[in-house]
Amino acid sequence: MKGKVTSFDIAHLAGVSQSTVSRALRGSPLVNEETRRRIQAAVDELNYKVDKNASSLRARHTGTLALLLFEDPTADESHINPFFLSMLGSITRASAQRGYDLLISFQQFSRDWHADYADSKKADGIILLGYGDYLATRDKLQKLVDQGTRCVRWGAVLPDQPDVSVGCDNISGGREVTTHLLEQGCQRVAFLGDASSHYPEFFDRYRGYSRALSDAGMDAESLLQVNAESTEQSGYQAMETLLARGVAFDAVFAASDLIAIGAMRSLADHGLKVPDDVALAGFDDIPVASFVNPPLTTVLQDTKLAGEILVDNLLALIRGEPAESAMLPAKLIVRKSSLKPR
Amino acid sequence: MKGKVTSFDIAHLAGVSQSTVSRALRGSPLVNEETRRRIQAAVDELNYKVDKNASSLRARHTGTLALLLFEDPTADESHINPFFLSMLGSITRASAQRGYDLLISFQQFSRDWHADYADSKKADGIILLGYGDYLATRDKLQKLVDQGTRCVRWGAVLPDQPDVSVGCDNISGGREVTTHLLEQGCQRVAFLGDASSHYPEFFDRYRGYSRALSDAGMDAESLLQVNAESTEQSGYQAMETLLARGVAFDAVFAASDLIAIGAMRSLADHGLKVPDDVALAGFDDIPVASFVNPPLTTVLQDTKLAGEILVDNLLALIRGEPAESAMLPAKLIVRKSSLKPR
DNA sequence: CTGAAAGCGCTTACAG
DNA sequence: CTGAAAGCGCTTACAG
Repeated sequence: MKGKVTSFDIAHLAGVSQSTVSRALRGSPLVNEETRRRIQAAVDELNYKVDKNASSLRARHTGTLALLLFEDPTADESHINPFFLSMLGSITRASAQRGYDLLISFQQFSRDWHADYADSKKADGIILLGYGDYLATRDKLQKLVDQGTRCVRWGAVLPDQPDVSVGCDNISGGREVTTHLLEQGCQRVAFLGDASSHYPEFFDRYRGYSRALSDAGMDAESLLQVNAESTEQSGYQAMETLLARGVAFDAVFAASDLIAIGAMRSLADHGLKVPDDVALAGFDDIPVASFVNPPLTTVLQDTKLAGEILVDNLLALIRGEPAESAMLPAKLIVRKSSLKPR
Repeated sequence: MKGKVTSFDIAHLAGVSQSTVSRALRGSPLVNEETRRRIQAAVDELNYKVDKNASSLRARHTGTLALLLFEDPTADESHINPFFLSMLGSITRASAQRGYDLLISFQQFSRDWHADYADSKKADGIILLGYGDYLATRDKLQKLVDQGTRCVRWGAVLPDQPDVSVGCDNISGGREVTTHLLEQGCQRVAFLGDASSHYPEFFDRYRGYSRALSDAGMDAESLLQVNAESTEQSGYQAMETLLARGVAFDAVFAASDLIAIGAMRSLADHGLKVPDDVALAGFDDIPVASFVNPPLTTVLQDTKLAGEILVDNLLALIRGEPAESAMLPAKLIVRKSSLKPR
């Protein structure tokens, strides 16, 4: 047991000073090629690795980013929302490609999420991925930014937001699906999902929906809107509620695919056929969307691009450069669930 | 700009020494209650957080675990295998509940994965989640263990493995599905998936399959087995190959749900009905399994439990306690894809 | 129960 | 291009 190998051991073996070892390993140009080679040989021989704790402590940056998933405390523990899982994958890849490690955390388990990572110097910045109540987290967001923590958020781009965020164009997306539904000859389109500033993304999709309706000379009716959060169960419940109201409708735009899938089950339970009796569309294009029966019309959000922009924006902030909130295009994906038979 | 708040600032404010601040914050019993309160007040006032880099450097442990996903370089970049995504979720939760942070990484991006995390002191131990060639990584695994790195692996429990692993009972799982298929009256069951020691989990499922066949007095036929890795495309291809061979078969056991889903598409393309013409079963019970048409019979692996055992085993290793490889039960889930009409 | 002191393993001016 | 030295912010014997 020779103990831990340090840069001093390398220095000794290579016959140079420890400072030079450090320089060589950091890729400093101030090192002679021959010296660098000798150091590298010593590193290989002793299987040396730089201690990241020491280096972070001294250099004041960690080379890691933190990803915080905050969700409503009521959320089902067993599964992460598939859309966020997809974002997680893309963020992980984008960070890795840029040479950063990624720390992952769920807000539920941390009482003090707004500070835990950046303040404790485990990460250089944080990415917020939330599917909880925005209003409830806004204050913490403000505090974060005030403290000088570098952070970017996935979500609606809001006029009064304290931070930099990246989101998709929910309004256009909502408008496009709704218009598509209308073009299929639907007369009464319902909306399943929260439509309040607590859930800005859903609210924007609702705005797009309303806009499409007025484009067609119609008005959004409150009886045709039912609150729902992004889970299957909630979608099922919302559809049950809508059905119980006894109002007529021939199409449904669900604020997320999960809601749409839950709604689909409820419709089936009531003997209603999709799309014949009710045309249906969701939002997100999660993997199951194309597998449900009938395949679900939805709006695709480009998670790969989103992850890259999120990471690049955060990296810019970390470098002290300005970063701007960005709105990504939303793309309508038409499948069988919304295609009315002619 | 007062600069960074350190434990010295807290000490000053609370009128004690820095050592005492450190003790109080670490929860040492050697601190007077009144003193502890004063320190806490100072901490709150200055919004102080312990610098984890300094603390890890000194205390020689980091409070974080690393999760390494290693996959075949050929694997599709765009999506993480849904089964591993589910494991990822459960591991993240299990770590958080035990007070550890989780660092995530993909092997592809790191040339030196076997050392990067533990050796560079960013994590106290690592969890390996692989869907690549086992034989190709075995040496690195050996090296890891030889170096004294704490690590646990998800996968088949092998007689000669150098590490501690946690896996599900693939043999029983494979045997159960196959027996089920046979009980449905199927006479010729094909197997789609690699059946070699490169992919020990698939191989065990194949062993279970063979065993079920011999239980029924049949023999596994090499013409009825086609290699496939765990992707839809590969499953599609494998089924095309099987079909092209022109051998008769009335059931298929796919080594994973993804393979099964790909196979399903191929069957549909050839006008073959599931389950009427060909009964079909997969393995994993990924979320889409219940949504495909018809719903897929499969074998459920308890990812929640798996994540917890993986983390607990790693934590035991870190504490210097012994940890044993574990085999989790596999549970047959019968759905419509395997139910032959009577 | 508390304090003074050493030291974890690096990075980075500073001086040549 | 290289070395000696200071110091990042903690934890933890050691001595009271």
